[in-house]
Amino acid sequence: MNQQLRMTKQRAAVAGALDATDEFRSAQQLHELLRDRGDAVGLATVYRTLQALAAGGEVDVLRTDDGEALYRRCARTEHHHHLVCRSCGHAVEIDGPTVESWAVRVGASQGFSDIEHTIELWGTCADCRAAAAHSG
Amino acid sequence: MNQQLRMTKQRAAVAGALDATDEFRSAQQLHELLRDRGDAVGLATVYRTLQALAAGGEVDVLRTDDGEALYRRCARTEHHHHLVCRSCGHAVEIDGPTVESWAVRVGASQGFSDIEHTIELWGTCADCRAAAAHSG
DNA sequence: ATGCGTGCAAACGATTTGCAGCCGG
DNA sequence: CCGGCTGCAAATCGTTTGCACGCAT
Repeated sequence: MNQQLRMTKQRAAVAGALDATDEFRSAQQLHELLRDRGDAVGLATVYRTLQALAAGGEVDVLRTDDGEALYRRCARTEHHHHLVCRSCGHAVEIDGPTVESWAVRVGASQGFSDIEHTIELWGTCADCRAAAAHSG
Repeated sequence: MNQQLRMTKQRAAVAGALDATDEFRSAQQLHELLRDRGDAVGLATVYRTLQALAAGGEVDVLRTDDGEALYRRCARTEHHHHLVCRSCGHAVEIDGPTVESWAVRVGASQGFSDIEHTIELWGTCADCRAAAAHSG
């Protein structure tokens, strides 16, 4: 009752680009990626498609420190968090049952309800660390 | 060696507005607040001041889901997180030693280094819950 | 055929920046 | 007096939206 989306080649292209990597990418990056690849898609369409996918829980979204949105197709749909490489976007899905309960507990103890949490880990992945070592 | 900031009345106004509340506020909100209060300050100056304060660790910054930056003067300078009311911005400073170590551990186990984490809890504070109950 | 989907360009909202004048030290 | 600070408006930047046309169903 929701998947009334038409399968157009641009949607397929965006989905394909997302499926092809496990790294978080911005709408603009995906747009360029598709252009370079030959599957040019309008930037607006990329945004609209990502928006739809995100709404349907098909992709995960997170914000950079400077407010840019990054998207990634995740293996699982259930609640989880990410460990993201701040230089290449490479991400690993993680979950922390301990943290989950901690969040709820802390919230309740302060009289808050409807607790939700934003938990993302940022770091430098092994590959980028190695690359940095070589160049620097 | 860093506090080379001149004490102007606009800086005092912004700092004052921040000191007056324990709620996270956007630059625009602070700007309006000051205008209404009579201490009109240019929006650009508000941004510049907040930027300076944030850089100096004087205020904490966090981003809304839609990318807007919120500022708040916190009691402590050390690393900590927040439990923020999503409707009024009221915030409580929290820390979770367990979470801290968990973050580092998870990061390391995946080969990542320089681990940093973003952890914010969102909820509805008691006051807003009561207010909502009355109106709804 | 029908209307959802697309591209393009204009519109937007948050934040930044260039510049001429102001004022704190 | 002097250089940092301010205000204003123009400029950025990421993202959204209006509109006329195209294509999937």
